[in-house]
Formats: sequence, structure tokens, C-alpha cells
Amino acid sequence: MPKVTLPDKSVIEVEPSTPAVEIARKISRSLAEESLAAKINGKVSDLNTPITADCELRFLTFEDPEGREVYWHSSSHLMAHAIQSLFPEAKFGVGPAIDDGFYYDIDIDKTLTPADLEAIENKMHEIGERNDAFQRKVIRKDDALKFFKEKKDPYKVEIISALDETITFYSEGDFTDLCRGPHVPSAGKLKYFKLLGTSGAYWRGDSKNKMLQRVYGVSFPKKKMLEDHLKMLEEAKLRDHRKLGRELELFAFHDIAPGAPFWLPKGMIIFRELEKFIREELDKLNYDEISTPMLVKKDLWEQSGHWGHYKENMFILDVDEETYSLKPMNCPESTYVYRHKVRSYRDLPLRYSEIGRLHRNEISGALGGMFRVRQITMDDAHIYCRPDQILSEINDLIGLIRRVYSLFHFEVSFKLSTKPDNAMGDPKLWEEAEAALAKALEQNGIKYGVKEKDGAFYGPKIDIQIKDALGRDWQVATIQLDFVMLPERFDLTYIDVDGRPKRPVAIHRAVFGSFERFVGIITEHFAGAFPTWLSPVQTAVLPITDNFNDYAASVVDALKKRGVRAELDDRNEKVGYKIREWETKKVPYMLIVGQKEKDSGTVSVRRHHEGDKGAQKLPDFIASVTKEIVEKN
RNA sequence: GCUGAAGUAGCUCAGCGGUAGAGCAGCGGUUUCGUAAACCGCAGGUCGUGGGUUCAAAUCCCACCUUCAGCUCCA
Repeated sequence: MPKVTLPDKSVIEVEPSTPAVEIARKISRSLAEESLAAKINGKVSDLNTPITADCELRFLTFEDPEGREVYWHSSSHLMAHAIQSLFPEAKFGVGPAIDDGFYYDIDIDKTLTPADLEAIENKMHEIGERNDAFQRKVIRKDDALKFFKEKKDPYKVEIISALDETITFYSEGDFTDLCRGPHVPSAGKLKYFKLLGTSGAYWRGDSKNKMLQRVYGVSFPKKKMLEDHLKMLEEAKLRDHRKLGRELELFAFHDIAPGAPFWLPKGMIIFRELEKFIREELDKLNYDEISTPMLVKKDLWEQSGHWGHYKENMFILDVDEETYSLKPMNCPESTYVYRHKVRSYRDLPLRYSEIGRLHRNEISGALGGMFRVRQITMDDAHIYCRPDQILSEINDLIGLIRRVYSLFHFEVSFKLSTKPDNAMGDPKLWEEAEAALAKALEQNGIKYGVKEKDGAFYGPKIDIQIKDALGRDWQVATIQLDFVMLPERFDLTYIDVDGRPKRPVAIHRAVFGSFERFVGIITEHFAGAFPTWLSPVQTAVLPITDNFNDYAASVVDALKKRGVRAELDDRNEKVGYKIREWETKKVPYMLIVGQKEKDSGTVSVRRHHEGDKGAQKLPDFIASVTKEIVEKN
């Protein structure tokens, strides 16, 4: 009898060919109820897969990423089923689960409208209520081809023709689809869903192929989860940095400069605070700041290799019979600073930081608010070090990145990308470097993911992701080792102890990535209510009537003297009106002053979003707000 | 770049062949007020740009510009 090992290491014996789901039932009814699929010896399988031999078994629920994937994949089948019954002429492309839902690509003559989506959604409920089982069937290739040829579905025929492996169909009611699976046991498991929209997508992602309509949706086993998800999408819309940027007067876009923001005075305050902060951090870590030319001859890019691989993304212009380009990255030019004089092993590491503007000609369709711009300001740096210094440099960088991001209350995660197949450079150096990166992560107690073979051809890297207040992931910082592009192509050397020239290792790194994108991210993360140290206006002083304008002005004066960004609101308006306005501008503190405050030398403090905090002596308020600013709380 | 949608006052939007509209913001006045919108008045627009159809175009047609959603996540 097969022995089944469960995640808690307990072992149970079962009759041969017992479906996995029976084992779940034996454990508990709720487990059987919540399970979506079974992981048998590490392979995600249908819940009713018969257990025929000894195995390790784990049940997957919606809590597991793999469980969600099965759930969404099954949802996409249910959607296709609904589409087929409403539009029998529809042909189907692919319909996978994605990070936050699912889609199906369909080929149909009419353009689907929101009303159609609603009809499809209703049909899905109707079909779901029948609770038909998802049935798996292994099928011979020629039978599979015959089936879809008869169904006149050229996309499925194309997919099957290219398959060598075992071909399986899944049927659920009167809908049959080519599918590797696995699926939830029956359509009734799929309860709460919402179709979110449609878009065009080329068959196989190739613009030479026909464009299909992609229908996106999301589904959940509990009503509350769907509601929360939809609420989150709404919230994201409200927090859209393009809207907040305009309303809070941070930045603006104009047709005259596509893909480039105009930084408004208030946005520039945030920019400068971030810049000041990162410079202070880098000073502590013994970086040297440099600034290199923005307009350079193409020879530089020929030498670095960018001319061959990156030319389409560069702004190129002819000047005096020479071809120039606006720099799309800083790295090649930093080597000129390195090569300014002969370097000794004693000089290393050299840490060159550069906050400069870069120009990248992103294709027009890729532009989007601050997230994707053509003119970016990067907090870039290139560290030149000896191979034996890699570990300590990476340690410092990990520390820096964690320190910076914890300040913004972001959750940080790290991913190590290893040697790709097209790697260049000394294999031994690769090995040592990957080991150093892994060791640095481990020394810092970091659990990290590994992306096999995902490094650049010139070195392994660590990508840093952050999770914002809405649970969305952003790829921001990066730490990239480089043995080839800068050191080899620009023939960088240092004189080692033995008097011989050696190659340094270069480390490309950025913490914020680009200021534009980072400001966009934090605008949405904080929903425009920036922490006090970043707030363009830190306190607004509101006299109750113009009888107290003088006292209010003296309060503003006192704040400004202590470096607090304060504004006087002496407009002839009721205090309720002024409060409403400063609330919507998300200013952290409002100080309301009238007769009482003037007589007692106090201010009535109102905190954004929290309300009235009562009166405080002015010096006390100044002390607490300046403390908050200095500590960046 | 490709597919689709959109562009009217600073902002949000109505108007969709017949003299350009509202609310908010702005400006002037009245009011002097205690924790999220006082009242009255005024001003504000080459209807994205260029061309065409028409007696007449914000409105219909064509081209371009810009923005938005998507185009990577592969039975």
C-alpha cells in the first residue's frame, strides 16, 4: 500500500489509486473544502489524481501562489466556456493565469463591449452553478488535431502541431479545451469573479500575427476577497501619481515634451530632499561625486558596445560633421574618471556617484507618467574594486538599500541572478562573485530568490524589489557586478602589490533607480500624504480672522527660522474652509491661531487625517516638529 | 512602433451640424467667523494641430500630435 508523507512529516498508508482528495477528507473536512490542487512529489496535480505509489503530498489552497494559479487558470477556462456559448464562432488562443488574475485571448469579429463582458460574467455564474467537474483526458496527437480542425480553431491546431509531450484535454460540461492542467475539481469552486477589461494582443506576441482580443479577469473563492481586490483597484486609481502630481502641484506633463515631467516648485522640494538625503548617506560611505558630459561622441558607445545593442534607445544628433548622442547611461564615462591617473591597489575601492540626467528614447507606447519617462535622473554610482573587496562592498550596499527603504516603510525583497549562457569573462571570477553575492545576502540574514541564468553577460546581479502600501511590487534598486563591459572594454587597471597591472571589478548600482519613477512610486505609496521631512509644505498657519494675521505671521516666521517649511493662510475665509483646503493638500500640520492662542503664546495643532490635537506652546511645537523632520519619522 | 479609446476654461465634465455651457479654482466686493466648502458679482475658451465636406463644423471625413489601457507573463 502506498505510503503518503504529509508536510508535517506524518506518514499514512492508503489503498492504491486513492484520489488525493480522499486523503484531504481524512485529514479534515475544511482542508478538502479549501484545497484546489495537490502537490505530489513537487508536481502540481489535480485533486482527484490517484495515488499509486509512495509520495510526498501537500494540498494547495488559494493561500499558495500555486493554488491561486490553478484557481485562475480554471477561471479562464470557465470564461472561455461562457464565451463559447455566447459567441459560438469564437476561436481561442491561450488563456493562462497571470500574477493577479487570468486572461484568455480570443479571435472574434465583433469588438467586445463592457456590456458583453457583463453578459459573459453572468454566463459564467450560470455555468458555474451547474458545478460540472473538470475532467482530464489523455489524447493522441492526431485525435487532438482532428478535434480542433473540426472545431475550426486554427490556434489550437498550431499549438498542438508543435507539441511533443503527452497531450491532454480538459472538459467541463460541454466545453473541451486543450490544456496541460491541472484544474480545480469542478467549476462550482469558482465563485466570485469580475471581468476587468479587454485589450488587443497579437497571437504569440508577434505583431506580424493577427491581433486577438484579450479578456482580463480575476476571481476569488470568497466574496470579501473579491470586494477587497476591487477596492484596492479603486484605491490605486485614486492614488494615481499623475492625478496627485497635478493636484498637489508636484509635477506636470505637456505635449511639448512627451515623456518628460516639468518639476513644479513643490515637487522640486521632494526631489531636493531625496537628493540631499542620498548624498548624506553616500558621504558617510565614502563615495566621491562626479559629473560627466551629457553630450558625447558616438565613439564612446562603440567602445562600450552600446552602439550595437542600444542604439535604438539613444537620442542621436549630428553636430559639425560628427555624430553625438545624449548619454543614456553614465557607466562608460565614469571610466574616464577612473583612468584620470594610474590607480594603485591601495586606492581601491573607488566609489563614484553621479546624479545626472539621462536620455533614453523609449518607444512612444511605453511611456507612462513618471513611471516610464524619456529623461530620467538616476542616483547612479560605479564602484571600482579588487575582487577580494566585492563582499564588503556588497554588504555596504545591502545595508544602504535596507536603511533607505525602511525609512519609507517599504517591504524589501532581494533576488540573485546568476551566470547566463552567453556570459563573458573569467568563469572563476563568476564563481567567486556569485558566491560573494550569496554570502553577503546570507550574512545579512536575507532570504532571497534566485533567478538562474538571469544575470547580464558581464556579471551577476542582485535585483531589489519593494512592496508598496497597496501590496504592489516595484523593481527599484539594483546591484550589478561587471567584469567585462567597463573593465575589459575600457582597459581599466590598477597596480597590484606585485607591481603588475590587474583588472578591477566594476559594480553598477542605484538605490532609488530614477528620481522620477521613485517620486511616482512614493506619491502613490503615501497617497500624496508624504512624511513631514518630505512634505513640500510642512505646516500651514491659519488665523481665524484677519485680526490674528500678525500673530500668525510671527508663528510662520519662527517656524521658518528653524528651517520648517511653513505657509501663512491669511485669506479672508472661514477657518473651516481653510482647514478643508489644507487637508486636501495633505499638509501634515495645521496651526490654528485666534484670541486664545495669541494671548497664551500657543498654537492649536491639527494633524492631517487625524484632526485636532489641542493647543501647544509654540516652542514646544517647533521642538517636536523639527525633531520629527530631523529623524525623518 | 502596433491595436483600441480619448483630447472642449487651470481642474472635473456637459454639448455631438445652426451665436461655446456648468461646477470647482481665479479675480472684485460683502462678511470677521474656532477645526473638512459663507454670500453676491466679474472674468476666463485658436473646442489638441492642419486639411477637407457643407450656406454653416466643437459636432461629419482624412492626416498628424499627445494622453490612457494593453501588446512580456505562452496548451
